Amino acid sequence: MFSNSTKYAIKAVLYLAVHSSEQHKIVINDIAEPINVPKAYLAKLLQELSRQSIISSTKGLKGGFYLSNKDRERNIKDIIDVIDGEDRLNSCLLSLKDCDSKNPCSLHHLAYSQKQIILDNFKSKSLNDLAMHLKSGKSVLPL
Amino acid sequence: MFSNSTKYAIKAVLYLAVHSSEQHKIVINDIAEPINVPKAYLAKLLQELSRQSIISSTKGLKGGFYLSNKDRERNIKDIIDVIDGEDRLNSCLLSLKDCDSKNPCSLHHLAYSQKQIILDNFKSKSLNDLAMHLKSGKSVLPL
DNA sequence: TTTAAATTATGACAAAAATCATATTTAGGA
DNA sequence: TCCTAAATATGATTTTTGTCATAATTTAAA
Repeated sequence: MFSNSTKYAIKAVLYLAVHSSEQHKIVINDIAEPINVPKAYLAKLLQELSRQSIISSTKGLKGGFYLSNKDRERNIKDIIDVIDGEDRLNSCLLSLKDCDSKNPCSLHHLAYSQKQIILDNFKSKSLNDLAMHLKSGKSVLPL
Repeated sequence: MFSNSTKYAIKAVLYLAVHSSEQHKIVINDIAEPINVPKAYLAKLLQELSRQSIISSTKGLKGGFYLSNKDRERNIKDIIDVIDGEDRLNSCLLSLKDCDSKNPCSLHHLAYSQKQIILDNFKSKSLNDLAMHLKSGKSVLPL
């Protein structure tokens, strides 16, 4: 479904959503280790997310990555779009150029409407919502 | 969602489901061209499907690939499992080792039940069903 | 039994995704 | 102002996926 890169990115951003703040920035090492992702590679991904203003960062002493209050209003789909690109989730299962309900491929009616629901769900919860859910113990973020 | 390999394989098998029979085997060239997939690569994929007895083939003069009546009772998930492996579809969205409804990751409740429905749909329709649907013009198999 | 037409097996090659390494830039604190 | 700790930029390397080429094997028909 997602590339490894996107999985890594989502885990890292959720980690930041729970543990970071403007006042408490987190260094790449301290993100990579708990979520079990190669540090140098994660650094690249977070740099890209930062450039696309999905997350925030500051260089230098006392610097690190964090989510601003604005960042916390983003959702999972924003992360996916930046790392995997919008096409990956939006395209037809068989990558047919013009597959739609008027002209459906053989798999269209087996998956389309469920896929739309999933997409809507990805858009409907903010990172803040997900962080609160995690903090309340209703979901987990381990290996 | 799927690898290119799986997309190619599904398109090819659907093509065989519509156009081939025990009496009418189809040569690799005549499958690859209409579905627009690199011929040599498709050959490898079909060989694998043949080895796993998802499709049938005979060598030599008058040979080619085809679906037996038995083959036609297979479903889309059988193809996916052979080419992409079962894990790709079954694993947690974030690839967490033990994510389930008791111990859900942050995305679990956003996608799990819809994903199950899609999986069930992939299993519930036989290749024959899909071929009939295609033949009736209710779905299409172009580029 | 020979020949031609097909799959099958094998491996080389290319492109993309993932990983690792390092030099540069930036910001805070002494 | 200078030093140190951090992100950033860049690119090299490795692994995986996708692609191409070809020799070996098998089968049907002449």
